[in-house]
Formats: sequence, structure tokens, C-alpha cells
Amino acid sequence: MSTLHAPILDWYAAHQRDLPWRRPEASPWSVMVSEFMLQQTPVARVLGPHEAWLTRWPTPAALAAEPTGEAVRAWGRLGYPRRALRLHAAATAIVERHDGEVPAAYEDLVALPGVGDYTASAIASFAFGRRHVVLDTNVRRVLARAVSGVEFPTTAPTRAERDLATGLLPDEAPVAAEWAVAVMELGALVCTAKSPDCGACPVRDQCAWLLAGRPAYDGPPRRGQAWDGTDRQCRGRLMAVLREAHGPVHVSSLVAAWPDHVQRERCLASLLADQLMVQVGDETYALP
DNA sequence: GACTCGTGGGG
DNA sequence: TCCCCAAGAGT
Repeated sequence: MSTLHAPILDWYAAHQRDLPWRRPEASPWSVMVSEFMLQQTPVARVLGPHEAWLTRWPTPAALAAEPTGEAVRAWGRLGYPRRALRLHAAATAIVERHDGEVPAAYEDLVALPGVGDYTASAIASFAFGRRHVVLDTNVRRVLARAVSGVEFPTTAPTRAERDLATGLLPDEAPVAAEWAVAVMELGALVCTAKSPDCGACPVRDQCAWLLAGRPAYDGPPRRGQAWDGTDRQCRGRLMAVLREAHGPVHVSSLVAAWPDHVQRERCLASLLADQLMVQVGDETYALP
């Protein structure tokens, strides 16, 4: 084990957040729901919807028994509502393939809708204590700084990066699982993207980036996310109208939400194709 | 590999 | 205010 492990594991024991999906009584399903919601959405905004979700649908079977539109509505304003559809589809697959129990094996998990390498590893590790490299944006940033000495990781994980993370993974599964969540938490709370709190970092005396004087990022420009006037904004507006309505809505409501005809029609078509909404009449639309 | 896909909070 | 971005996945 490198000298990174003990300090980070000790730091985690002392500073970890008390999150619902981390409690001993949390079910694998609770962990899975949290991982879907946390894909690109901050913890603070996930807490409320996660609790409501687990109360309403305590099991995959409970969710699978409902129309997908109910999942989309309960998703609320977490963003990227296709995740709600995928979570519903994953719950359905769990009922069909795994007798309603969230599978523990990576291969079974990654075969589920909406579950990629990160989410499969996270569920296997956090919910079942299995040994997996959990390579999320936090972990990648911590390793980039502490080991590689650069401020930010590359756009996509490289082979070398994965090898590095694999090499750091403790041998014993329970320790590996604790290590995975500890490094992630360090990235989320201390080694943050914007203004890292290096003074509070348990590995500040061995961080390559800090020892180098925190050199400025020197890679390709990281492009920001355009928003104003984009299809994503348009889709979001249209979906908000349907979420907030209790039944089918007339096109006039959608026109009011997004006046531009061409873009509205394009987004409407894409939302129908995504099955995030359905047409229920000549001029009325609803959640599926 | 580059793009797309929502939302709202903090610096 | 404006910009950055937060536990990714699918195409």
C-alpha cells in the first residue's frame, strides 16, 4: 500500500458525510437510486427526491409496477429526465432477470439500462462491498493532483489512469470498498475542482501538484456548456409544463413555454422519440 | 472521440 | 452578474 491509503482512510473515518445511502440499513436499491440521481447532479439537490423516491418505491418491483411517467414526475427538477426512464427500465430488468433483487455482480449491473462502468462499480462496491476500481470525476481529480501532479484529469479516463487506480486498490474487498468511497469523498469535500482546501488535505505533504506549487492547468481548453437558447433549455421548459400539469396539456401551453416554432417542434419530436412524453390527442400531450 | 442531454447553486 | 460545473451514459 502506498502512503496515501492510511491518511485518506483515517480522514474519511473522521470527516465523512452522513448520507442516507451510506447508512448500514441502506438497501442496495437505495444505493442504486442514489447513483442514478447523482449522475451529474449535486448531493444537496438529490437528498429530498431520494428520500421521497425510496418511500414511494421501496423496491425495484414497486417502481416497475408504475407507468414510466410517474418516475419522470417524481424525478422532478433533478435534470436529465432520461435518467428517470432508465432507472425505471433498470428496475423492470431487475424484476425480469434477477427476481427483483439488485444484482451484486459488475457484469449483471453494467448490463442494466443507464448503468455504465462507473455506476456498476459504485453499486458493487458501496452496496455489496466488492472490490472494484470506482473511477468518477472526484477520484480522477484526486489522483491527477496527488499522483500525477496536474490540476485536472483528461476529458476521458486513459488506460494509464485506470492502471494507476487499479494499482492503488487495496487487496481486501472491504478495504477496497472503503478506499473507493474515501477517495471520492476527499475529492468532493477537499480536493474540489475550483478552490481546493489543500490546508485540510490529509495527503498535502505528498501531493505532487501541491509540492509543484499548484501549477495552473495546461491542457486543452475545457469547453463550457452552452445553455441559452439550446435544445436542452427548450426541452427542459416543455418537460416542466408536463410535470407541473396533472393531466394532458394542450399545445397552447407548450407554445407559451417556447414560442419559437421550429425549435419547439424539433424538441417536441425528440421528446416523443425519447418517450419522455406521449401524444394523447390531436393537440394534447402528456407524460407517458 | 466528440456530442448531447437539465438544473440550480456558489464564487 | 456571469461562469463553472456536479458521484455519467448513450449515441
